[in-house]
This record gives sequence, C-alpha cells and structure tokens, in this order.
Amino acid sequence: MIQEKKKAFNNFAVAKGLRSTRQRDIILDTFLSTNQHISVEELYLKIKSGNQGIGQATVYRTLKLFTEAGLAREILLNDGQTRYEHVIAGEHHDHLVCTGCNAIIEFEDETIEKLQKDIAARQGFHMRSHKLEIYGLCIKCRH
Amino acid sequence: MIQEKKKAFNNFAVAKGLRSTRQRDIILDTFLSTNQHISVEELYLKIKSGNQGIGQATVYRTLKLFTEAGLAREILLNDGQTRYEHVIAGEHHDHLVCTGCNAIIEFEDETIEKLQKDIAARQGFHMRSHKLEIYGLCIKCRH
DNA sequence: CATGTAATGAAAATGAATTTCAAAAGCAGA
DNA sequence: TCTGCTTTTGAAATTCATTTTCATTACATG
Ligand SMILES: [Mn+2]
Ligand SMILES: [Mn+2]
Ligand SMILES: [Zn+2]
Ligand SMILES: [Zn+2]
Repeated sequence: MIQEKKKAFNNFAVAKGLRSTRQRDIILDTFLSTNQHISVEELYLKIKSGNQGIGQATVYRTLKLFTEAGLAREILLNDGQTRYEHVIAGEHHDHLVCTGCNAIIEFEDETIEKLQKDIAARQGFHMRSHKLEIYGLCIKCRH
Repeated sequence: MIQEKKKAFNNFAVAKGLRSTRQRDIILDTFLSTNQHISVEELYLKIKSGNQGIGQATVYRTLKLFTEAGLAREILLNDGQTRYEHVIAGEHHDHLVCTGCNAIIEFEDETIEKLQKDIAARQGFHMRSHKLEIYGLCIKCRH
C-alpha cells in the first residue's frame, strides 16, 4: 500500500518531468508513515527529528505536489494551520472535531451527501466540492 | 430593525461597561447598511470612502465586539479574508459558494441539520457548531 | 473642569505561507 | 566519467491578514 503510493507519486513525477530527489523521498516516506491530519509544521519537525535536514519551504512545496498527485488532501480547519491527510481512492469523508482536545473523527453520511447535491442542483449550481465540519466536545472533554 | 440592532449593541455595551464612541457608531451604522458577508477590508474601505477616518485596528476590534454582542457572525471561507454577516435571531443557514464569481447563496436544510446532530451524538460528541459549505459554479459561471 | 480609565490608531509585531535567488543536485548526452 | 543545462533546494526575505503595542485622545463621572 505504501509501495503503491510511492509508485503513484513516481508515475506523477515522471509524467510531469520532475526530478527524483532525496528530499522528496524523505518527505513522502515520512508523510506515509504518519497518521491522518498532520500539519506542515508537524511534518517538518518529524523529519527534522529524524535528523535529516530539509527546509520548510521544501516541505510546503512537496505537500502541494502530493496534493496535485492525488496522494494528499489539504484540510483547512480554521485554526490557522493547513493540515494534510492521506487520500484513499474512491473514499470520501467529513470531520467531527473536538474543540477540547483537537481530536478528529471521520465520518461519512450518504444522505447528507445526496442532500447537498440536491441543494446545489436546486440553485443551478454545479457542485465541485463541499466542506462539512462538526465541532463539539468529545466524551473525554465533556467534564 | 436597524434601530433594534443598535439598541441591542447599546445594551451589550452598557452591560460590559464599554464606552460609547464615534467610531463604534460609524462602524455599526456602516455594517448594518451592508449586504451579507462583507470582509473587514471591504468594511474599512467603505467607511474610509465616506471620508471618516477610522483605523483598521478599530474596525477589526469592533467587529469582534459585534460578534460577541450577537449582532455579527464570522464567516471563514479559507480565501484568507474573514467575512462577517448579520445575525438574525433564531435563524441558521449554511452557504453555497460560487468559485467563479464568489457569489454566496444561503440555504437551510432541516434534514441535514438533524443528521449532523445524530452523527455527533453517535460518537458521543456534544455538538457546538458546524460548518457546511458547498462549492461549485453558479449558472452564470458554467459557460 | 478635573481626574481616572477606556478607546483609538499608527506603526510594529506576528505567524503561516510564499517567493527569491545563489548554490547544489539531477539528468542527458558526449 | 565529464560537461552543460535545468530543476531543486533552503536560508532569508517577503507577503498579507490580523493582532499587539503604546502614546495620545476621548469618554464619563463627580
Ligand atoms: Mn480526514
Ligand atoms: Mn450567510
Ligand atoms: Zn476532546
Ligand atoms: Zn458564479
């Protein structure tokens, strides 16, 4: 599975005429080894702690490449930090965010998905994407 | 209706021990005279064009006060600018955003609202708020 | 008025993200 | 392996919205 992702990025790189670099390999390996929803800074620090010096700008640039390649997805939760999650082919989900401990739970709801398309269609919109985030307190954080 | 809002802010100000100032009056009048979803910069420029000098910092600070007072609501659409809309008591809506012309259409869907609460409850969350934005192209922008 | 405190605003600071640009590295072809 | 061209890198500078600072100004109350 990790190998497939690496191959996918390689294909993308070849198609785009991108060069293969030590930095991109390390950033990809590290990204693939993380849990969901990692911020750029977190990923940067994770790489740094493995004492392999890579510049922040390169991490920012490379995560954009992963997004373009379809491996990563940007998550903007309005806390001022862009996060990235792994893209799983054919899968879609939204997020339930605990404002206490910042835990993120993923969920899917077919009915909501359908209703959204209906709403867009009713207004004559061609829906491209949507963003649904539910904020609240998780069990642990409700004292 | 505008008078009610002004009275509401006045009550809030009194309760909080805030002073009444020329700047707050102008910012409130201007905000109440606008359409929905205005950015801070837009509001600042609108005030400036009425050749009444007010600092940007004051506009930022005052919109936060309006939010606290329950007159305004922050809208974060991830385009790098915070927008504010008017709060209408007891009313809730979500947004359909055209990525072509930036038009924003408001909608309400009781079923989606309920499903969201169910999802949160199912995960043991106490839902505090949610954010639902549908992005797409409006009729005019689909060439 | 006088006096204490809150509000203002210009300018500086912040912080995430992007850009710049000289140096380093990858890639073909010789 | 060497050469030359082009991409990539990364430290530092820049950007841009927003926040903070702090000296000055304005409000409110006696
Ligand atoms: Mn997710
Ligand atoms: Mn709205
Ligand atoms: Zn929690
Ligand atoms: Zn449009």
